[in-house]
Amino acid sequence: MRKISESTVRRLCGYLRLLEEFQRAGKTTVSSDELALRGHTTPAQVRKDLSFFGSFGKRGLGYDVCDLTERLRDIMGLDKNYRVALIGAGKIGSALVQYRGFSDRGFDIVSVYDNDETKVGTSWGDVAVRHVSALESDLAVAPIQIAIIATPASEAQATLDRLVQLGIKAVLNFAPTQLDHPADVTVQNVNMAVELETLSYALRSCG
Amino acid sequence: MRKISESTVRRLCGYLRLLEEFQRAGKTTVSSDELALRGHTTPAQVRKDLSFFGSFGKRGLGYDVCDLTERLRDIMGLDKNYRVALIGAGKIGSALVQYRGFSDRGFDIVSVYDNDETKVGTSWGDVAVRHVSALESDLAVAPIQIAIIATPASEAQATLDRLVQLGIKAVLNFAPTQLDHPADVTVQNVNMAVELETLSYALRSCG
DNA sequence: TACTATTTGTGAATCATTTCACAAACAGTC
DNA sequence: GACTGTTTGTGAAATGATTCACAAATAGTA
Ligand SMILES: NC(=O)c1ccc[n+]([C@@H]2O[C@H](COP(=O)([O-])OP(=O)(O)OC[C@H]3O[C@@H](n4cnc5c(N)ncnc54)[C@H](O)[C@@H]3O)[C@@H](O)[C@H]2O)c1
Ligand SMILES: NC(=O)c1ccc[n+]([C@@H]2O[C@H](COP(=O)([O-])OP(=O)(O)OC[C@H]3O[C@@H](n4cnc5c(N)ncnc54)[C@H](O)[C@@H]3O)[C@@H](O)[C@H]2O)c1
Repeated sequence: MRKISESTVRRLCGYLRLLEEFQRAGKTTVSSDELALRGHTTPAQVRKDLSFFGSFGKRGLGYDVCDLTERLRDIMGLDKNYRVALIGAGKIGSALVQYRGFSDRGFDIVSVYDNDETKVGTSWGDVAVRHVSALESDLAVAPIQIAIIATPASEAQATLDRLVQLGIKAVLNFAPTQLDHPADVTVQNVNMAVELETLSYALRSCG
Repeated sequence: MRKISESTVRRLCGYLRLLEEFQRAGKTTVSSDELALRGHTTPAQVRKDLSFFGSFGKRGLGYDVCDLTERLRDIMGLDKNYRVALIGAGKIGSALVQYRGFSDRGFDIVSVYDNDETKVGTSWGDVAVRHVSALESDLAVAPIQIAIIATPASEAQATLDRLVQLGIKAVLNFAPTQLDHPADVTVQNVNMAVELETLSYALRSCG
């Protein structure tokens, strides 16, 4: 299939969120116009984004909310649950494991790793922190699909290398550093410093 | 000045980070090739990005590390410090206030607000949590330039509206929802759910 | 000074994404 | 069933971003 741009994929997430909202509100159909308005984009963009995957609407009517929700979930691979491991039981890791929003969407943090002996064994929500040296043997028994790197930046590359070695293909990285990795591994960065600096750039003109 | 694309601005942040690394490593000059290699881009892209703002290099030699660092800081508006307010003293807010990475870069979280009476008055690092109703009067006395929204999604739009009313022009939003705002206000979203869903999409093919 | 080896800065060319515009499809109504 | 008012799906056009390719600039060397 044709390569889909990252911006399209990100917009699809947005449509899905809106559809869930519409569903909760009891709406049964929705038009590209409505999705565009609420999603900060244009009707043509909405239709083009969807058209890469098929034609899900009815001309003159719009899209069936439930049907399109299902289709999008399917397209995005959100019809299944993912087992996620968190590496780095620090401040940000703590917020992440306690957050219900991820498991609500099918991303279950099933294990937490750290290299600090004083943290190993302590209970974090449902799971006990394990020593990062157990990573290899643990994953052999109970595989995961996604890893979250929440270690200090200095440890991030080595951590990623280990994860790659273990065959992990999807990583969410919180360390503020650009990591090297093979092309078949997807690394998504959450870089809050960049977001703040983008704000700084935007404020230039405001005095 | 010509409109600079967001991707260019984000890459500039990356160059800046690399330059600081090079500086720590004692390097005095750097070429677009080196920046490209470490920054996961191309030499032509690096030069084009910089060329929007001027010509900072020396042909045959490359860029002076210190000079280019300074220029980029200036371009990005990072030569000054920013006063930042955090709205929502929850799990993610806790990680953010404790994080030194922001103040290191000139973003100082100078106040924390919540609407939960049991949290108001408790000490969070240097600052005491204040009731969100004090926002207006506080900012009249000690203005801030950037606000971080870390409230539940249901409260995010109303919170943003208040901030806009107060004249805030730059907001970092952690709530997983698309917020409406005037064109002269910049809102950067940190949406981890979208990043995870992008990973899910990438994993489609991997079985 | 002349020659070499680099590396920048930038128009032009290519590639990607967004927007436009309209025929085709459909529900509702008379 | 014909007519009306919508709204989709999609090529074509426009816009935007990246890559190419090369002249111009510079340091070093002899
Ligand atoms: N806290 C924030 O708000 C915030 C914001 C933006 C970015 N970040 C980034 O997120 C990362 C984590 O930040 P934090 O504030 O949670 O830091 P932290 O110091 O609180 O936590 C890091 C944890 O990683 C553990 N660790 C160190 N090396 C390890 C290794 N090799 N394997 C496994 N665990 C290891 C440490 O023991 C510690 O528990 C950092 O890269 C930081 O720059 C944090
Ligand atoms: N925790 C995470 O890892 C995480 C990850 C991704 C996104 N988020 C998002 O970040 C936001 C905060 O998440 P959290 O986990 O910290 O939640 P939380 O419930 O721990 O914290 C939210 C805080 O906001 C306060 N609050 C509620 N209404 C308020 C208002 N009107 N004004 C000021 N404060 C108000 C609450 O009292 C609470 O202290 C949410 O929108 C969440 O979806 C969190």
